[in-house]
Amino acid sequence: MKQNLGHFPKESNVCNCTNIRRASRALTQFYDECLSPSGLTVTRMGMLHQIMELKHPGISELAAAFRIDRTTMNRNLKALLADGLVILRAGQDARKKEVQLTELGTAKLQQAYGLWCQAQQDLEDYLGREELQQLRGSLAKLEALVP
Amino acid sequence: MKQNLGHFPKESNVCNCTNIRRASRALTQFYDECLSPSGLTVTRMGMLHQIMELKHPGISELAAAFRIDRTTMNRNLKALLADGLVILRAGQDARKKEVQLTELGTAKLQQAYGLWCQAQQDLEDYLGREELQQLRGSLAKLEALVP
DNA sequence: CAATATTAGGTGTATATACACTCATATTGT
DNA sequence: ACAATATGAGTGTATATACACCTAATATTG
Repeated sequence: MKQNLGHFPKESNVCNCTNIRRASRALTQFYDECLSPSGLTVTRMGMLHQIMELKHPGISELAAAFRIDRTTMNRNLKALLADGLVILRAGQDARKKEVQLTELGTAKLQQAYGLWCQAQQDLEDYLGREELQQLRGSLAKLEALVP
Repeated sequence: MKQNLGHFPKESNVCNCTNIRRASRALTQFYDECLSPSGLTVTRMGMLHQIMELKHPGISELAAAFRIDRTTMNRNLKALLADGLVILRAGQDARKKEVQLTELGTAKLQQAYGLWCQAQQDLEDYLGREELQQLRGSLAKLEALVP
């Protein structure tokens, strides 16, 4: 029975999950490359941007915005803390730690923003406006697969 | 100048890279959940599948198939080795280590295959055949962004 | 108001990923 | 034939990610 596997698909690119993971790695590398003059990666810039938008989010609140685990956000924040891009302040609720941008974090975000805009534009030029919109719609549906 | 950031986009879901990363996490969780009765994750099943297809690939060859770094594949293989799903054999070229499925690895792959088929079908039902094909096309283009 | 449940956060451990560097073994050019 | 270069693999370090388990503070409720 060991070699009775002839019904497995022959091509390697059939798994939708493998494909999106591969594309995700590629796009991450593309964006990181575009942002590299700022010293930020796309995950770090994304975190800084969310912190700015949400004003003084708690760690869990910030994690929810990215749909990542709370403990992942906790650890990702440590690098931003170490680099002086954010600070943590105790909220009125003594359990909560509010995340805030420092001046340096704000400056870095601003610096990265222009590069990010170009990356977004480059991607739109590459895929075409139509196809990019379609892709974004499909990605949103995939996100909804998890509660 | 510190607060001169009013031109930043207000919504959080504008970054295409953040979006694909989020979707990739979600789909990975979906597939892993589907495959969980087999004890394999989608990355592990993917590796086993590729090892089967490529016959006796070297580590770098296997990594190239996933477009991941060679050293990443090296480390991911260690878990499969530890679980007895694969073995490494020296090739004729003494530098090369050929990866082979064990009987246990083959059996696990076979067990996971049915669950994976169902996941693929569920996703197609969820997105629709048309949209899934479009998505796969776009993902392939994104992969091509890196050399 | 005391007991309990919920919420916010932190740590240990594990997987997935990449880069810089190293080592050993081919292959090749002169 | 031998030096220079290619190639295949391994390690150290770092980021990104999640789950199980823990602590502390607040909220709820009998």
